[in-house]
Amino acid sequence: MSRPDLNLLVTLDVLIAEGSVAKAARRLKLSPSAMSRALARLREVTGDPLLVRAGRGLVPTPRAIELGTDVGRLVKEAEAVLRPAERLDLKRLTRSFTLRNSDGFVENFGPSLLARVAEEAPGVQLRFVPKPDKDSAPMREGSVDLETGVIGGSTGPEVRAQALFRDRFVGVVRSGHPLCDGKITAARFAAGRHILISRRGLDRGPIDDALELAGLTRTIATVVGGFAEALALARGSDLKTIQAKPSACTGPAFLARSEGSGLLPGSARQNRNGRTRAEPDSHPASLR
DNA sequence: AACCACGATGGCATATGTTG
DNA sequence: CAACATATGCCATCGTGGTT
Repeated sequence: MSRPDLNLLVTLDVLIAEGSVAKAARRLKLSPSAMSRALARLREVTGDPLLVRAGRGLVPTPRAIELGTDVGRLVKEAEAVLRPAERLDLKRLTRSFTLRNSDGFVENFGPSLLARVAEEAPGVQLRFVPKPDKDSAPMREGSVDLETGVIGGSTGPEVRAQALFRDRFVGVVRSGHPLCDGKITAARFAAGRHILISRRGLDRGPIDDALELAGLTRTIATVVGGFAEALALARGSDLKTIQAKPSACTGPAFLARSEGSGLLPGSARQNRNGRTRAEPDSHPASLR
Protein backbone atom coordinates (compact mmCIF):
# COMPACT_ATOMS: atom_id res chain seq x y z
CA MET A 1 0.00 0.00 0.00
CA SER A 2 1.48 3.33 -1.06
CA ARG A 3 1.86 5.98 1.56
CA PRO A 4 -0.04 9.21 1.09
CA ASP A 5 1.98 12.28 0.16
CA LEU A 6 2.26 14.16 3.45
CA ASN A 7 3.11 17.35 1.57
CA LEU A 8 -0.56 17.40 0.72
CA LEU A 9 -1.29 18.17 4.37
CA VAL A 10 0.44 21.52 3.98
CA THR A 11 -1.44 22.15 0.76
CA LEU A 12 -4.75 21.26 2.38
CA ASP A 13 -3.99 23.44 5.38
CA VAL A 14 -3.33 26.48 3.19
CA LEU A 15 -6.26 25.76 0.88
CA ILE A 16 -8.69 25.58 3.79
CA ALA A 17 -7.18 28.67 5.38
CA GLU A 18 -7.26 30.73 2.19
CA GLY A 19 -10.44 29.29 0.71
CA SER A 20 -9.02 29.97 -2.72
CA VAL A 21 -6.81 28.10 -5.17
CA ALA A 22 -5.21 31.30 -6.40
CA LYS A 23 -4.44 32.67 -2.92
CA ALA A 24 -3.15 29.31 -1.72
CA ALA A 25 -0.94 29.13 -4.80
CA ARG A 26 0.51 32.58 -4.12
CA ARG A 27 1.18 31.64 -0.49
CA LEU A 28 2.98 28.43 -1.43
CA LYS A 29 4.69 30.11 -4.39
CA LEU A 30 3.06 27.84 -6.95
CA SER A 31 1.06 28.54 -10.07
CA PRO A 32 -2.73 28.38 -9.81
CA SER A 33 -2.70 25.39 -12.10
CA ALA A 34 -0.28 23.50 -9.89
CA MET A 35 -2.44 24.30 -6.87
CA SER A 36 -5.54 23.21 -8.71
CA ARG A 37 -3.88 19.90 -9.50
CA ALA A 38 -2.82 19.53 -5.86
CA LEU A 39 -6.44 20.08 -4.88
CA ALA A 40 -7.44 17.41 -7.38
CA ARG A 41 -5.00 14.98 -5.75
CA LEU A 42 -6.37 15.84 -2.33
CA ARG A 43 -9.86 15.16 -3.57
CA GLU A 44 -8.76 11.79 -4.89
CA VAL A 45 -6.94 10.86 -1.66
CA THR A 46 -9.71 11.95 0.71
CA GLY A 47 -12.61 10.95 -1.49
CA ASP A 48 -14.22 14.30 -0.78
CA PRO A 49 -14.50 17.44 -2.94
CA LEU A 50 -13.10 19.40 0.06
CA LEU A 51 -13.66 22.75 -1.66
CA VAL A 52 -16.53 23.24 -4.06
CA ARG A 53 -17.29 26.03 -6.43
CA ALA A 54 -19.59 28.70 -5.10
CA GLY A 55 -19.81 31.47 -7.62
CA ARG A 56 -16.36 32.76 -8.37
CA GLY A 57 -14.70 31.21 -5.36
CA LEU A 58 -14.64 28.02 -3.35
CA VAL A 59 -16.35 27.04 -0.13
CA PRO A 60 -15.24 24.20 2.17
CA THR A 61 -17.31 21.06 2.45
CA PRO A 62 -18.33 19.80 5.93
CA ARG A 63 -15.47 17.30 5.67
CA ALA A 64 -12.97 20.09 4.99
CA ILE A 65 -14.30 22.08 7.93
CA GLU A 66 -14.02 18.97 10.08
CA LEU A 67 -10.43 18.41 8.97
CA GLY A 68 -9.40 22.04 9.30
CA THR A 69 -8.34 22.08 12.95
CA ASP A 70 -6.63 18.70 12.85
CA VAL A 71 -4.70 19.50 9.69
CA GLY A 72 -3.47 22.80 11.05
CA ARG A 73 -2.28 21.18 14.25
CA LEU A 74 -0.58 18.34 12.37
CA VAL A 75 1.28 20.74 10.10
CA LYS A 76 2.48 22.83 13.06
CA GLU A 77 3.66 19.73 14.90
CA ALA A 78 5.42 18.41 11.82
CA GLU A 79 7.15 21.74 11.30
CA ALA A 80 8.24 21.72 14.94
CA VAL A 81 9.69 18.21 14.53
CA LEU A 82 11.64 19.21 11.43
CA ARG A 83 12.90 22.50 12.85
CA PRO A 84 16.55 22.46 13.93
CA ALA A 85 16.92 22.13 17.68
CA GLU A 86 17.73 25.47 19.26
CA ARG A 87 18.11 26.45 22.87
CA LEU A 88 15.82 29.21 23.99
CA ASP A 89 17.84 32.16 25.23
CA LEU A 90 15.52 34.02 27.59
CA LYS A 91 17.94 36.90 27.97
CA ARG A 92 17.75 37.61 24.24
CA LEU A 93 14.09 36.76 23.73
CA THR A 94 12.12 39.76 22.49
CA ARG A 95 8.41 39.30 22.25
CA SER A 96 5.09 39.93 23.92
CA PHE A 97 2.98 37.32 25.67
CA THR A 98 -0.73 37.81 26.20
CA LEU A 99 -2.12 36.37 29.42
CA ARG A 100 -5.88 36.05 29.83
CA ASN A 101 -6.63 35.95 33.52
CA SER A 102 -9.60 35.79 35.77
CA ASP A 103 -10.24 38.49 38.32
CA GLY A 104 -7.57 38.87 40.97
CA PHE A 105 -4.73 37.14 39.17
CA VAL A 106 -2.86 40.29 38.29
CA GLU A 107 -3.25 41.65 41.83
CA ASN A 108 -1.99 38.41 43.35
CA PHE A 109 0.72 37.30 40.97
CA GLY A 110 1.41 40.25 38.68
CA PRO A 111 4.16 41.97 40.69
CA SER A 112 6.20 38.84 41.37
CA LEU A 113 5.64 37.54 37.85
CA LEU A 114 6.77 40.83 36.31
CA ALA A 115 9.79 40.94 38.59
CA ARG A 116 10.83 37.46 37.58
CA VAL A 117 10.27 38.14 33.89
CA ALA A 118 12.33 41.35 34.16
CA GLU A 119 15.15 39.34 35.70
CA GLU A 120 15.10 36.27 33.47
CA ALA A 121 13.69 37.63 30.20
CA PRO A 122 14.12 41.42 30.12
CA GLY A 123 12.98 41.65 26.50
CA VAL A 124 9.61 40.07 27.22
CA GLN A 125 6.48 42.14 27.65
CA LEU A 126 3.43 40.73 29.41
CA ARG A 127 -0.03 41.83 28.35
CA PHE A 128 -2.73 41.02 30.87
CA VAL A 129 -6.20 40.95 29.37
CA PRO A 130 -9.47 40.33 31.22
CA LYS A 131 -11.25 37.01 31.00
CA PRO A 132 -14.94 37.77 30.68
CA ASP A 133 -15.91 34.16 29.94
CA LYS A 134 -14.58 30.60 29.68
CA ASP A 135 -14.44 30.63 25.91
CA SER A 136 -11.17 29.02 24.84
CA ALA A 137 -11.41 30.31 21.26
CA PRO A 138 -8.80 33.07 21.81
CA MET A 139 -6.35 30.34 22.86
CA ARG A 140 -7.03 28.33 19.73
CA GLU A 141 -6.85 31.39 17.49
CA GLY A 142 -3.51 32.39 19.00
CA SER A 143 -4.56 35.82 20.23
CA VAL A 144 -3.92 34.60 23.78
CA ASP A 145 -0.76 32.70 24.80
CA LEU A 146 -1.70 31.63 28.28
CA GLU A 147 -4.88 31.55 30.28
CA THR A 148 -5.43 31.04 33.97
CA GLY A 149 -8.65 30.22 35.69
CA VAL A 150 -10.88 27.44 36.84
CA ILE A 151 -10.90 24.44 34.55
CA GLY A 152 -14.33 24.01 33.10
CA GLY A 153 -15.69 21.97 30.22
CA SER A 154 -13.57 20.33 27.55
CA THR A 155 -10.49 22.19 26.43
CA GLY A 156 -9.58 20.02 23.46
CA PRO A 157 -6.34 18.19 22.71
CA GLU A 158 -4.57 21.29 21.40
CA VAL A 159 -4.79 22.99 24.79
CA ARG A 160 -2.35 21.99 27.50
CA ALA A 161 -3.33 22.51 31.12
CA GLN A 162 -1.22 22.54 34.24
CA ALA A 163 -2.20 23.01 37.88
CA LEU A 164 -0.78 26.26 39.26
CA PHE A 165 -2.56 26.84 42.55
CA ARG A 166 -5.82 26.40 44.36
CA ASP A 167 -7.74 29.27 45.76
CA ARG A 168 -10.39 29.58 48.42
CA PHE A 169 -12.97 32.08 49.49
CA VAL A 170 -12.53 34.62 52.24
CA GLY A 171 -15.21 36.94 53.54
CA VAL A 172 -14.55 40.67 53.53
CA VAL A 173 -16.20 43.47 55.51
CA ARG A 174 -15.11 46.98 56.33
CA SER A 175 -13.01 47.73 59.39
CA GLY A 176 -15.16 48.00 62.50
CA HIS A 177 -17.98 45.97 60.98
CA PRO A 178 -20.17 44.36 63.71
CA LEU A 179 -19.39 40.94 62.24
CA CYS A 180 -15.79 41.33 63.39
CA ASP A 181 -16.90 41.18 67.01
CA GLY A 182 -17.56 37.75 68.44
CA LYS A 183 -17.58 34.30 66.92
CA ILE A 184 -18.35 34.02 63.22
CA THR A 185 -21.09 31.53 62.49
CA ALA A 186 -22.77 30.61 59.24
CA ALA A 187 -25.98 32.25 60.45
CA ARG A 188 -24.18 35.49 61.38
CA PHE A 189 -22.40 35.45 58.05
CA ALA A 190 -25.62 34.90 56.12
CA ALA A 191 -27.44 37.71 57.94
CA GLY A 192 -27.29 41.23 56.58
CA ARG A 193 -26.82 42.37 53.02
CA HIS A 194 -24.24 40.97 50.62
CA ILE A 195 -22.35 41.88 47.49
CA LEU A 196 -22.50 39.10 44.91
CA ILE A 197 -19.65 38.88 42.43
CA SER A 198 -20.70 37.44 39.10
CA ARG A 199 -18.99 38.03 35.79
CA ARG A 200 -22.16 36.95 34.00
CA GLY A 201 -24.52 39.00 36.15
CA LEU A 202 -26.15 35.96 37.76
CA ASP A 203 -28.30 36.52 40.83
CA ARG A 204 -26.76 33.70 42.90
CA GLY A 205 -23.52 31.80 43.18
CA PRO A 206 -21.82 28.83 44.87
CA ILE A 207 -21.94 30.60 48.25
CA ASP A 208 -25.71 30.67 48.03
CA ASP A 209 -25.75 26.97 47.19
CA ALA A 210 -23.59 26.25 50.23
CA LEU A 211 -25.77 28.36 52.50
CA GLU A 212 -28.86 26.65 51.17
CA LEU A 213 -27.45 23.28 52.23
CA ALA A 214 -27.21 24.70 55.74
CA GLY A 215 -30.81 25.93 55.55
CA LEU A 216 -29.73 29.55 55.21
CA THR A 217 -30.23 32.24 52.63
CA ARG A 218 -28.64 35.62 52.25
CA THR A 219 -29.85 38.89 50.83
CA ILE A 220 -27.99 40.04 47.76
CA ALA A 221 -27.98 43.83 47.83
CA THR A 222 -25.96 44.28 44.68
CA VAL A 223 -24.20 42.33 41.97
CA VAL A 224 -20.82 43.40 40.59
CA GLY A 225 -18.57 41.95 37.93
CA GLY A 226 -15.29 41.78 39.80
CA PHE A 227 -13.49 41.62 43.12
CA ALA A 228 -12.12 45.14 42.91
CA GLU A 229 -15.58 46.71 42.71
CA ALA A 230 -16.79 44.45 45.52
CA LEU A 231 -13.91 45.52 47.76
CA ALA A 232 -14.61 49.17 47.07
CA LEU A 233 -18.28 48.73 47.96
CA ALA A 234 -17.48 46.72 51.08
CA ARG A 235 -15.00 49.38 52.21
CA GLY A 236 -17.62 52.09 52.16
CA SER A 237 -20.67 50.23 53.45
CA ASP A 238 -21.88 47.50 55.78
CA LEU A 239 -22.14 45.07 52.88
CA LYS A 240 -20.26 41.76 52.98
CA THR A 241 -18.51 40.12 50.09
CA ILE A 242 -16.48 37.06 49.25
CA GLN A 243 -13.03 37.19 47.70
CA ALA A 244 -10.96 34.44 46.16
CA LYS A 245 -7.61 34.01 47.85
CA PRO A 246 -4.92 31.72 46.41
CA SER A 247 -3.93 29.28 49.11
CA ALA A 248 -0.38 29.26 47.81
CA CYS A 249 -0.06 32.89 48.90
CA THR A 250 1.06 33.39 52.46
CA GLY A 251 -0.22 36.40 54.28
CA PRO A 252 -2.99 38.77 53.25
CA ALA A 253 -1.04 40.17 50.33
CA PHE A 254 -4.18 40.77 48.32
CA LEU A 255 -6.57 41.91 50.98
CA ALA A 256 -4.12 43.92 53.03
CA ARG A 257 -4.07 46.60 50.36
CA SER A 258 -7.79 47.13 50.80
CA GLU A 259 -7.38 49.74 53.45
CA GLY A 260 -10.42 49.94 55.65
CA SER A 261 -11.53 46.42 54.86
CA GLY A 262 -11.01 43.76 57.45
CA LEU A 263 -10.23 40.14 56.84
CA LEU A 264 -12.76 38.00 58.65
CA PRO A 265 -10.97 36.09 61.39
CA GLY A 266 -10.90 32.39 62.09
CA SER A 267 -13.10 29.94 60.25
CA ALA A 268 -14.97 32.64 58.46
CA ARG A 269 -12.00 33.15 56.17
CA GLN A 270 -12.95 30.05 54.33
CA ASN A 271 -16.41 28.99 53.44
CA ARG A 272 -17.81 25.78 54.86
CA ASN A 273 -16.83 23.62 51.96
CA GLY A 274 -13.54 25.25 51.15
CA ARG A 275 -14.95 26.09 47.78
CA THR A 276 -13.22 27.97 45.05
CA ARG A 277 -14.93 30.93 43.55
CA ALA A 278 -16.61 29.23 40.63
CA GLU A 279 -17.03 25.53 41.25
CA PRO A 280 -18.42 23.41 44.08
CA ASP A 281 -15.07 21.74 44.72
CA SER A 282 -11.64 23.26 44.79
CA HIS A 283 -10.05 23.29 41.36
CA PRO A 284 -6.55 23.80 40.17
CA ALA A 285 -6.14 26.86 38.03
CA SER A 286 -5.33 26.07 34.47
CA LEU A 287 -2.28 26.96 32.45
CA ARG A 288 -2.97 26.53 28.82
C1' DA B 1 28.56 4.86 -11.96
C1' DA B 2 25.91 5.47 -16.00
C1' DC B 3 21.85 4.88 -18.39
C1' DC B 4 16.96 4.30 -19.05
C1' DA B 5 11.98 4.02 -18.08
C1' DC B 6 8.37 5.59 -15.48
C1' DG B 7 5.53 8.37 -12.62
C1' DA B 8 4.72 12.66 -10.22
C1' DT B 9 4.70 17.44 -10.34
C1' DG B 10 4.50 22.11 -12.05
C1' DG B 11 4.12 25.75 -15.73
C1' DC B 12 1.96 27.60 -19.95
C1' DA B 13 -1.97 28.13 -22.61
C1' DT B 14 -6.62 27.77 -22.88
C1' DA B 15 -11.47 26.38 -21.78
C1' DT B 16 -15.22 27.04 -18.67
C1' DG B 17 -18.08 29.24 -15.28
C1' DT B 18 -19.53 33.30 -12.50
C1' DT B 19 -20.11 38.07 -11.35
C1' DG B 20 -20.78 42.96 -11.91
C1' DC C 1 -18.75 41.80 -22.19
C1' DA C 2 -14.69 42.20 -19.33
C1' DA C 3 -12.57 40.53 -15.33
C1' DC C 4 -11.60 36.98 -12.37
C1' DA C 5 -11.11 32.20 -10.61
C1' DT C 6 -10.88 27.34 -11.37
C1' DA C 7 -10.14 23.24 -14.32
C1' DT C 8 -7.64 20.81 -17.82
C1' DG C 9 -4.61 19.44 -21.98
C1' DC C 10 0.01 19.32 -23.17
C1' DC C 11 4.74 19.42 -22.28
C1' DA C 12 9.18 19.81 -19.60
C1' DT C 13 11.58 18.63 -15.54
C1' DC C 14 12.88 15.92 -11.72
C1' DG C 15 13.30 12.00 -8.62
C1' DT C 16 13.30 7.11 -8.09
C1' DG C 17 14.17 2.44 -9.05
C1' DG C 18 15.86 -1.12 -12.08
C1' DT C 19 19.37 -2.72 -15.22
C1' DT C 20 23.87 -3.01 -17.13
